[in-house]
Amino acid sequence: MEPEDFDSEDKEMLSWDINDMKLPQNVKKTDWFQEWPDSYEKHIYSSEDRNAQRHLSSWAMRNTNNHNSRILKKSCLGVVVCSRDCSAEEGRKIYLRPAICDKARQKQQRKRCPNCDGPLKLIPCRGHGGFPITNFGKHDRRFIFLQSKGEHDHPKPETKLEAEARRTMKKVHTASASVPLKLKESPEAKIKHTLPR
DNA sequence: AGTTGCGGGTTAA
DNA sequence: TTAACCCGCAACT
Repeated sequence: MEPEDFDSEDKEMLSWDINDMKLPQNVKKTDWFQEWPDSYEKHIYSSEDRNAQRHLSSWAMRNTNNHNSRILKKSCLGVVVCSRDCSAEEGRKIYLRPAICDKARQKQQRKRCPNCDGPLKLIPCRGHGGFPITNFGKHDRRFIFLQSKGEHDHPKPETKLEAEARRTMKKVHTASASVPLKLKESPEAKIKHTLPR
């Protein structure tokens, strides 16, 4: 029940900051990838970890320029909800994943709730002194250091995979509802269009 | 069409 | 100086 009594190496594992000149090198055990880092967590991953390499997160995080090529910084985009606060089966709420790209996000906000067709609303993240949570990542020799600052003050959005699945789902739906594939124009018809008059 | 990383640039505290 | 954010580019999926 008493998890204190760290030795000096353990202390080093916990006291580093992403901005330190030298980060711990004598890491005994790397963390398993955490997809929902929150509340000022710090993690040390193996450089082999694919998810860590890509600085992935299940929060919708966008790259932000901190003018430091050694440290990658990202900030949270929050979550997209139904403005009518509708409920799906079993009272489940709609928590869509904000599109990462600015243009795609603007387009997204004009779309409708997939459940009740009401307008959507983007809830911004304000968990870091009123500003979005920021994540910092640094690849250093054999390790990848990840530090998150702030506590998310909003529900979790769909994961990347869930959002992806939703998109392709819609595609299949609209495709099957549209004109039977490839009955548009024969090559001959195309030539007729382009005949000289 | 959307994600991710990069880096120049702006703005406000 | 620091941190948030805008913008376009390019690679990749």
